[in-house]
Amino acid sequence: MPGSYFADRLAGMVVLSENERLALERLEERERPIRRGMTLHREREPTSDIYILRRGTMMSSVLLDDGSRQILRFHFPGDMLAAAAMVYREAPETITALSDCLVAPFERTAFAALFTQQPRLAALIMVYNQIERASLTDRLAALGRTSAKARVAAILIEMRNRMRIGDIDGTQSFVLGLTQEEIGDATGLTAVHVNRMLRQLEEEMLIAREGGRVTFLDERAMLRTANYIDRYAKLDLDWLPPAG
Amino acid sequence: MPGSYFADRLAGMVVLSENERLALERLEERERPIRRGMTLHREREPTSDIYILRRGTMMSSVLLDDGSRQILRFHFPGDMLAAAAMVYREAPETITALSDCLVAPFERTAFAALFTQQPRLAALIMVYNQIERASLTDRLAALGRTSAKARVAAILIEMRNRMRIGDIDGTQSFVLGLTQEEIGDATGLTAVHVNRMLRQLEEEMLIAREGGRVTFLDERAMLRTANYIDRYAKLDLDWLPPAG
DNA sequence: CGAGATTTTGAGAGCCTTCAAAGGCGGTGG
DNA sequence: CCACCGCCTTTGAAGGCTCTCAAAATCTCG
Repeated sequence: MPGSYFADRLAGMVVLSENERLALERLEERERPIRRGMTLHREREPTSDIYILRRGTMMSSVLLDDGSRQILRFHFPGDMLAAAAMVYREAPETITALSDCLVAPFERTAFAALFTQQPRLAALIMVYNQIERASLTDRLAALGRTSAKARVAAILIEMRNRMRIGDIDGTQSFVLGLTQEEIGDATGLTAVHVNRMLRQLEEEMLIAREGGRVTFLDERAMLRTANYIDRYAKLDLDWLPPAG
Repeated sequence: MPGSYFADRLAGMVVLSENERLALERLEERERPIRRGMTLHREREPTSDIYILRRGTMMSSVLLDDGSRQILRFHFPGDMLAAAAMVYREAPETITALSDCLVAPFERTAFAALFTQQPRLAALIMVYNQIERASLTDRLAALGRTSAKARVAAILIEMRNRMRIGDIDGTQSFVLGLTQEEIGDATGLTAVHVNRMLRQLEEEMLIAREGGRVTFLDERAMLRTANYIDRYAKLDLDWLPPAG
């Protein structure tokens, strides 16, 4: 499989040089399929590779002592997975496939080469990390300070926005691909209450549902109830070093 | 003020070369005092510099539409502040001094130089970001899935651990330096309920309080109720490029 | 078509919030 | 040095948001 999904992602931020693109393609030389429901690795297991997600959706989560689960984030094509392997001997989170997926694994030593040979790419990866960090803090604020309805609405918006990257046909309808239990584990709610919140959003005519498909009927109202901020907007990358 | 507080922080992870230390010292050439209660910058204001905290404690927070506040994290000497300025045109969070502080501001273009001239330092900064990310996900799981008592205990542990860096005299007593309102904004609780949880921890003989001073009476039990994980442990940095 | 997973719905309980007010502490100005 | 003031802490009572438990209905997949 030629090309680099991660390069396509970074290309949304800056124009990549040919050398940079080649360096990124080397990261994605190998490829590995992951079936739906399978895990890339489990919490506390020894870390190994870092991955670029090429197809499908995945999630990372942690298990707490009482058996409850917190979903930390969802992953989409072009995302870097298990970046914590560059730091920790044991994985801090479990990564699971929500659909049949394709990932490109590479060794973390590949990073060392990137840092010495392609400084701008290294900087771009740091930029990418900062965006991810901002998303995490948004989720943190949502869990700490917003209602159940707002959190469920926020998940719906996030999934919609991230799934339609590439599709500019601002369709308001999409297949969620999450069980209500999973929405609950992402929002800190029970599946039962997620169900009630979805129903409420439906009764208020903010969304419509049929099967696993969700349609936004009133996007403005959804954004308002979810307190949503687009962290992929208003970037400012003038300071980056020159391309290598 | 010679020296680099950030270098001291990174030195906890690897042995820095002389050149690396000098490069980091250049980041901290300037110095600026911040009085208690003052802000470094506010949410949505244009970003400017990035900072290294040299003395005091600060916090970053966001305000929600309904006026409630979520504290995202606390900052201690050696921490890098406002790193989001390397990405965003507008600050995603407000940074406020909890005590009288000293910060060292530098321009984000300084990063470009670091990436091209000191690749290993750039990699170390990324390592530092990953550790911060892991802490954030721990907080996320705590807010989503743990009880009020566990969250309050977790904050106490975090503050104690981060304040005693450098002091190896495993003292179990420390000055918290937070109001119960602030603990509430960090844990997603009301100040009233924080008070009740502190009282409960006290009644169960896990902690003692006098004035602003907190003493851990049963550290084991505290760690257990808080579900605490030390994210500064079990690092694995063999892959880093050679020192410049 | 059958079995297991998922969704839906109801009833009751509990954790945490809201509202209210009193007490304590530090800091400031006279 | 003392009095006053504002902020912080503490406590009580009541209410609500979300959870737990339970069971039926629906869907998905083999």
